[in-house]
Amino acid sequence: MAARAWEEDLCIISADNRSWGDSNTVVELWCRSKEGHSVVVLVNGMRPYIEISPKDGGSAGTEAEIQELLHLPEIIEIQPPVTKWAPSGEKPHWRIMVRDTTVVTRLRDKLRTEWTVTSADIQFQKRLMYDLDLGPHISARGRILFSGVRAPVRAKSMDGNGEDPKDAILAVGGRGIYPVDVIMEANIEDLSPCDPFQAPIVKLSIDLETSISSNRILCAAVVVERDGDRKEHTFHGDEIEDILKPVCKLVREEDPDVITGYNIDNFDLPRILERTEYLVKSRERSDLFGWGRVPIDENSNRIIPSRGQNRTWTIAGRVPMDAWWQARQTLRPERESLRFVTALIWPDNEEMKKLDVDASKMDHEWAKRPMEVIQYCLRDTHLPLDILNHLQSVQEKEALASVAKTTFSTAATETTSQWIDSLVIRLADRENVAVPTTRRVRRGEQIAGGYVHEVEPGLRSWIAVLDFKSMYPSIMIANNICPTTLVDGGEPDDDDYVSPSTATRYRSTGTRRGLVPRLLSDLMKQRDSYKSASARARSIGNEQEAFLNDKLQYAVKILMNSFYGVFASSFYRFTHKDIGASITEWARFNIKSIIADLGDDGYDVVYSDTDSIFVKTMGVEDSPISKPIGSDPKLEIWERARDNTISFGRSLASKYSKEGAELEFETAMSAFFSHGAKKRYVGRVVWPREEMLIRGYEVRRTDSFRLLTSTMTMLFEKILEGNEEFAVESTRKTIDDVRMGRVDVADLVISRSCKGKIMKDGTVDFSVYANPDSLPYVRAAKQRIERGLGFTPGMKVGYVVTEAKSSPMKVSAWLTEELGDDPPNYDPEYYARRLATALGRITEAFQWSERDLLQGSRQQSLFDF
DNA sequence: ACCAGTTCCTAC
DNA sequence: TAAGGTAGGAACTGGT
Repeated sequence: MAARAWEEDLCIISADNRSWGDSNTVVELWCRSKEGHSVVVLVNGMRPYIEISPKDGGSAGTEAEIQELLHLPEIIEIQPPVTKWAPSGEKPHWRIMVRDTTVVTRLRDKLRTEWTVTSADIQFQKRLMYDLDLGPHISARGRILFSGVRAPVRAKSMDGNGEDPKDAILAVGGRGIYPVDVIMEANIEDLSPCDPFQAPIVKLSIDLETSISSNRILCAAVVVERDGDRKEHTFHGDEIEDILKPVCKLVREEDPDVITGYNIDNFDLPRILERTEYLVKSRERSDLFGWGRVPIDENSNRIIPSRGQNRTWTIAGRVPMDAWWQARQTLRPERESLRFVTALIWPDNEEMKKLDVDASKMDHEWAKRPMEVIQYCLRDTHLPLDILNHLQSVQEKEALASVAKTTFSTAATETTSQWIDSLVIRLADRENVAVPTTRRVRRGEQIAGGYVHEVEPGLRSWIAVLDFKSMYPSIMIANNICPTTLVDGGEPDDDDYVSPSTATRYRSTGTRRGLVPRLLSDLMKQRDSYKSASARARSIGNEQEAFLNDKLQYAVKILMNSFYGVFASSFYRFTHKDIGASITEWARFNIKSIIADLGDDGYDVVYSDTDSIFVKTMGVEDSPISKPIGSDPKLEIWERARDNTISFGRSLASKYSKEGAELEFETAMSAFFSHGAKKRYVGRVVWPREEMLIRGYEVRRTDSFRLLTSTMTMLFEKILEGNEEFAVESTRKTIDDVRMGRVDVADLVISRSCKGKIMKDGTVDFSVYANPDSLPYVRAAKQRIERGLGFTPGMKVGYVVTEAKSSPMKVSAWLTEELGDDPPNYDPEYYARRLATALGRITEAFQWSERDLLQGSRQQSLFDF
């Protein structure tokens, strides 16, 4: 056969495995090459396996028992035992080579009765990446079996020696002609990791307009973004022939890696599936919704996207990235309509916000002016791409994939425990540590968390804020915390690390270096090196390199911070209940001892939460907290106070930092205010930059309303300037305005997330709630549904309180943005009271009570605190 | 007026 | 099934 070897750098978008022939399993890697074409690599050469070891009350692991197992039809071969560490001690582990992946689950359950079964629940495509130590970015060498439309010329020219490509593909376990540019075959030796790069990932965005009366798809728009260029497509007419079929053909031809849209997970994709199932018989469905990156003549259901119980859809070889979900996660908008999010990101762009079609009367609009509807649909197809680009979602997921060494798909759609698995399992394998299966235990007692210090109400001046650098990871490294070092019932050793109160023990680093501490300290070093690479690249003007390294360092940070949570969870494969509990125990011990020491030295610890301490600087009480302007001689006093606070902060940081518990000076504040509730404070930061820092208060909450947020922000600004009188006066005036009906209702919209389950018939079941109808946002959600607007479980629902006297209160869903409805009449007393309550908590510190704010008069003088 | 129970959202 | 954690504030309902 003619050599058609080819080598290229690829980014693995998604991976799967497939059993073929008598007892083979091929891994399919769907990739985007550095050069821009899409590639499927079919990898053979590995066999699925699980491992077994002797079990108390079960098999002892005799030669006879092992020989006996070879009679099982699922087992092809048993490798000689390897001694591996397990919680119950070092034991021989036999690797059982399995016929193919389809029999693993049954075999595992069969063997479990007599053996301890390990490494037995790892998807085969993940196993390939672990065993070959691959991340998403790989160099692949292989034989080209097929090259299609967008394939590079050199590959094309190497093609065509007369061999039928389809036969060649089937002969190595492939499904047929995949709808990609290049299909190649590789063996495991042909794959190797390469340096991270940014792949030219292709995105496709889709939006449908549908009939409210019949569920029919009226029109669709698709926009494909490749190398920053966009191609637009619109569809209308016969649902099958003019919309679904051509859209499906387009998806296969354009061959995107990422499928996006606004709320596609909950609207467009389910609707396409529903219409496809309604319109045609099952054998014809792949022509309508065969979006999977597998051959169209494929007999399996993988070609049709599906969604099990998951949030996201499975589209073979591609990655769904809903712009709604990305925006929600990163921006935390108060409301989640496309209109609202667009206005949030591009406040000045009127063109993007234009509401020219009434979506609640879609049938009417479609009948009257279909061309406008199509244009509206097309614009809403561009926006998700704009949003993803703005949020840099794709680049961040690719960076996360790179540091966690997973596929792009795992980084984008799977969960923290999968990312941690990817790092921990490959190290465990290298170190001969047995990998247990995911635990199926019920959650036990909750572990204790961080320590939160009481905060006195009032305004304090000149505060140094310190916090522990990567607190939980540092504690895990310093105390060698790992399931492999935990002394669970074993003999104590003088070198053990012992947790402060429950005396949980971990072996010393010298005795046994834990896997987790090693991974974490490697990640810390890796982050530092990405950070310096980013700075270096920026200094020589290489923005692209700087951007990539910045994304990578940020991904490392996310990954490091995920370790504690995963190891403290009840179900993770490597979890032991003492691990999470002892980490927080050390954390509480460290912070409390510093607070105690500071107290002994006469310092005033104003506040502390988990890993932070707020300490009052002594000797600068008389300095102004508001920065004097211009040539004011007091400016010098202010600057001296600031500098004193900075040097005080630095001295505390160095005094209390120790190995494995590094305390950093974070910020200097000229003023700190709290009304006396934990997790709620405001600071006037003067170093390293000047800004107001608000935590916890309604200002930060997405279920507040705009008027409360803006009034409270003003109140804080004035208080921190020392101008309480003005603050209270204008607060009082705002409350008065609300009472008199003088405010814009849009500023009174309250918005909360609402759960629910979409039923088969399309109705929404709210019975997750104990008493759904007593919840205002459930009633608002029902109003939305009534008006024909979409409802997505978990979405934020906006409403205005129209009458609070009755219980439960009466509310009106906020439909002005989406439908252009007239705003409802609000209940002035309710809003006046809510403002007074929230703002009164704050002004109370200055002797202005809630009642004073409502009544607009006050008994005492302002400056008697 | 106060309480318990439910729910959401935030700080770490 | 699929699955990072705890601490904490506040609003509201539906009772007494």
